[in-house]
Amino acid sequence: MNDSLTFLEEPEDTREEILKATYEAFCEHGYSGITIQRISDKFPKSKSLLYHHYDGKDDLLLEFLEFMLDQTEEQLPLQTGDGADVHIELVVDAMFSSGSMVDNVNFSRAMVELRAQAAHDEQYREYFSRTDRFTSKHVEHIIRSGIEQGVFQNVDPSETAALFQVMFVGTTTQQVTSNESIFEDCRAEFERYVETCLIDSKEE
Amino acid sequence: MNDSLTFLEEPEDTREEILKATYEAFCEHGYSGITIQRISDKFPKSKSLLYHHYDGKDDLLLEFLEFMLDQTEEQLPLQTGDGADVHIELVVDAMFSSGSMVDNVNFSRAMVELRAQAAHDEQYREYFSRTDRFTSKHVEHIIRSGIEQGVFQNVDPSETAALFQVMFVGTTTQQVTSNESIFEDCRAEFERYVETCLIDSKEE
DNA sequence: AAAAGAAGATTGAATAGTCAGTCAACACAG
DNA sequence: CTGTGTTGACTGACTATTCAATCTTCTTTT
Repeated sequence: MNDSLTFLEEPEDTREEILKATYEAFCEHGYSGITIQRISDKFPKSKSLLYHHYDGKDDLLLEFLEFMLDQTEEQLPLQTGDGADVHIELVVDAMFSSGSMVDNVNFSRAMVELRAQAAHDEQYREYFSRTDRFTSKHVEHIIRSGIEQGVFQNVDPSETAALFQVMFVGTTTQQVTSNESIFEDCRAEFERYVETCLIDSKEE
Repeated sequence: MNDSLTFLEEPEDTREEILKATYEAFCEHGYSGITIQRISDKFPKSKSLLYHHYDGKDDLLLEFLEFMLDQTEEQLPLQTGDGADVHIELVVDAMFSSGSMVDNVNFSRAMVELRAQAAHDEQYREYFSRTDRFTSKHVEHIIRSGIEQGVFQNVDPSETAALFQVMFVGTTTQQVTSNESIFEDCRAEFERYVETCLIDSKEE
């Protein structure tokens, strides 16, 4: 199992080293098993040093969350030279490629556990709200483009983006919290939805 | 805020009293804030009594999970006298009525937090797998009926059920972990999907 | 029907362990 | 010699769990 986030292969300063260690501890123990001790086990320097670079556990975890959400946003497929229909297919790919967005399932696990905290932590909820809005708007924009380009039907971009957003969360969560591999079936049906309800099969 | 599960309004024995207290502690503190102390704060008898009725914290939480999953399964809309198209609409209702399935959002919060544990706990994952399979098969059966009745298109029941399952997880999670109220938009689009991709608009 | 007893329910106090966070001291670069 | 990064030992609060002792309820014996 590869616990390393490619982006953190070579952390540049101590703060990044600490974030990397936090990620590794997350992968191994999960949110409920995270302790300062275990984070410091994953990084070569001393435990007390964490308190020199961060105000405390809460501060560190919040910065870690911020970092993870940044990664999430960066993994969204950027505009290609091609049309919106190609672009949206990339998004669907990202949604179903090994969980969601990132090549290893560890990232998804961490995100699911972090997101669950948002149920009782207002600050976490605000962070996730921000990223959710970002991805929604991103998809919304693709759809708007597609309609203008004439490759999509005249759907409500906001509503369609909302469905995409929920599917993102749903697939990620489902994949790491259940052994049933509904995944391929779900993908097939979602592709059918995109073909039928979104793509404009023009017969000029 | 109403922390009580209707089913536990009047717990019959001490074990149920403890489960009720666990639910209340869950609502107030969330999974990561659950302690034996806080559970016992929510119930009138002594803390040590917990250990008389359960082997320990893990045992208690596992039984609590089992109880919550039972509730989840019981909230699935049963077959009505009407056709599958009416039946599936009830399922969609359940999916979008105040989170999912149960009338208060507390239940959803608890479920989301419990489910997140499944990312690192094999036993939790097995429990959720079982319930996920149950709901999937339930939806699959409705769809199969609908096809036979001629009210649904000739879709793949397994694939469609898979999408429903992921939507269930997605809506529940999204609602309690984000302030963005994507909810109504998502519902509108999902209804559109059902109308377009599932219902057979017969024009005999 | 009264005394004795068994079984389970309940309690308060005690124990052992873990956790986040602190602090005084050390290293060493400028 | 001053400031920044670093360390290991320490602490106090909190945690799960145990245990001996009591209380309650029902059963059995006389």
